[in-house]
Amino acid sequence: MINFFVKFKYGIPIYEQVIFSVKKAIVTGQLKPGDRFPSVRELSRELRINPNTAQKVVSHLVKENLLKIEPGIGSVVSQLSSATDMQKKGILENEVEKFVVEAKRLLITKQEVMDALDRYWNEKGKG
Amino acid sequence: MINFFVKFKYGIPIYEQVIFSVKKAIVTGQLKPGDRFPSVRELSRELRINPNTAQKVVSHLVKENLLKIEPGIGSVVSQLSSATDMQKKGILENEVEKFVVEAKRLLITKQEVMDALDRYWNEKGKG
DNA sequence: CAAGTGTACTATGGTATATAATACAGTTAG
DNA sequence: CTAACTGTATTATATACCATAGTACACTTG
Repeated sequence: MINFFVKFKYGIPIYEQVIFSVKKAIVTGQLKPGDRFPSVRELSRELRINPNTAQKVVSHLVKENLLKIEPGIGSVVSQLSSATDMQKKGILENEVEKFVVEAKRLLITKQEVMDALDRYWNEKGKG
Repeated sequence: MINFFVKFKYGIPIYEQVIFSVKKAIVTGQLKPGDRFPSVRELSRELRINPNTAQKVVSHLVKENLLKIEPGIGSVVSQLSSATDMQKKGILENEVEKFVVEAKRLLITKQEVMDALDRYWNEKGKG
């Protein structure tokens, strides 16, 4: 059984969309540390994607320390670990910059952004 | 003369990086509404990119209403226009979602994000 | 008319994405 | 031990995107 959902959009690589869905599932507590993650073949079958694409998803998630492989058995959801200062600096500068520029170009106010952020943070924050 | 700067990074399409730099220049007031925008050939020469890539930049910016073409003359920076409710909904849900998921997976706190957002908004907000 | 605009087109090379079909080593249930 | 399951690697094909090069055309300005 698959315990997360993906509604594929056109124009974004499938493997990226699946990766994001998994991250979202983990962040919201839908997938918990220690949970067994679907096998490559099961992922392929259930999401109707190529086994190689499913394998790409797993290898990326392992590289990002979100999954851990138990050889011969399968993969397991890892515990979330705090970002290093470097990583924090990265996301909090690069990502915020992109975000702010896009908002300002559409004349969206800081308050609107803060509200949206606050709302979304709590809404999906049960995990 | 080129009135904005691009430091190219590997792995991100050149035309995307240039587009973002232009947006940033507009948002920060470095490029003001009514300013003449460099011609395709000048952009190509100054940034050392292919004319076709420069043309791609211009056409994208025109499509996003950030530049306006005066046929036979050149292009001019447009006035920023407020987003429609649909556009706001788009950026404030999709973009915030991506952002929050990435932050939470690195166990970055809401306060850290809010602070970074607030800091960056004011820092680059002289325009 | 000459030189500058944006734009369109063909062509080539490199890379990324998604698919298909095998194959192999390790682990586990029966 | 065997069968069935794990992750992983390989080769191959088709498509799309990205960046480059070169040429051409209609338009406007000095």
